[in-house]
Amino acid sequence: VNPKPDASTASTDEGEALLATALRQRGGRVTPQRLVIRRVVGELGRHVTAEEVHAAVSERLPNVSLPTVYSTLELLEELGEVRKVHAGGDAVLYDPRPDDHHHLVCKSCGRVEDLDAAVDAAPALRRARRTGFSAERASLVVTGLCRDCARRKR
Amino acid sequence: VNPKPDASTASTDEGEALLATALRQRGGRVTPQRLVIRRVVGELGRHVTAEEVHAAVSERLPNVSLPTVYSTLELLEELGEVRKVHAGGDAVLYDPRPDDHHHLVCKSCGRVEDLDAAVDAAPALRRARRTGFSAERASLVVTGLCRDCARRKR
DNA sequence: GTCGCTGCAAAGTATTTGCATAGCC
DNA sequence: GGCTATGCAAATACTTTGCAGCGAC
Repeated sequence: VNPKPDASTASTDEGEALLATALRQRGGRVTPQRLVIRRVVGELGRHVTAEEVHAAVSERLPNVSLPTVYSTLELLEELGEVRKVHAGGDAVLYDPRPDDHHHLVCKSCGRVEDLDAAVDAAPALRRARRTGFSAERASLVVTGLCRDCARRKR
Repeated sequence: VNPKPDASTASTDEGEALLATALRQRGGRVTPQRLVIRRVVGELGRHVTAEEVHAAVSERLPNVSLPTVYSTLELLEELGEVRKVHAGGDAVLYDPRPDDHHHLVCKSCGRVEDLDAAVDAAPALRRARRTGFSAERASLVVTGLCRDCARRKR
């Protein structure tokens, strides 16, 4: 279990083939838009807005509409290739890392950063399951001030 | 540290006096709207939308506008009396429990429930601080299917 | 050849903003 | 009495929806 998969891995033809297979299994179509969107999200790195994805995709494949970007991102999330992250309240971001990891959210500027740290969520998950909740993932959200905002406030 | 404060405590005159003091310290005004909104949030119990707060407040104090509800909730969050919770993507909810606790979010119906479980976030917080992030709070978000949705999907 | 995905445009909705007024301090 | 918060209304912006045509299978 690699905590920090290489971005290049996530956007290779290999990953593309996996997506194609997954789509076909669902009875879905393998379209250029979907392939490009997936690849772009992986290459952009981290925490992109739908708008950013749209801009980046448009450079490679013109005439891709924003609604298509939204629906494809939603699809990728269902397939587990992307995670939706709800930031401080303003933006909804998409995170290309499908592995479980945590987030730092700045309550001042809304920035979201990754936090690689081990957190033992097992007791919480057990407890959740005992209440009848089918827990799948657990991620920690740490709120506070990012380095820049902390300096500015002082 | 009481993990589950009595709701009545949170909405007594005592709490009201604390809010009044905090407001005055900030150079703010103690208005009936603010007092009623705070009280209503405490009494409603859990995870209310701004709209719900507005409806409940309106029963006691007519002509309270939705913008006032929003700004007051924001204010209460800054004062630490309420916590903003970002649910599955659709709704923004306000949680009257200011103590640190965790949430179960159903990715199907968007319901949010409290999860009382101890999670050791200390390593994550240490790590965050080492990167220059001024961490204040950490809360775990567990995603999955709530009891009802899990049953329905089967 | 069929059926799903895309693109375009338009709608829907939650939240924010501006300004005059009322009311707390 | 000064200054802040409120109320009202309108605006903003993000996201979703409907429908016709194209294209994957």
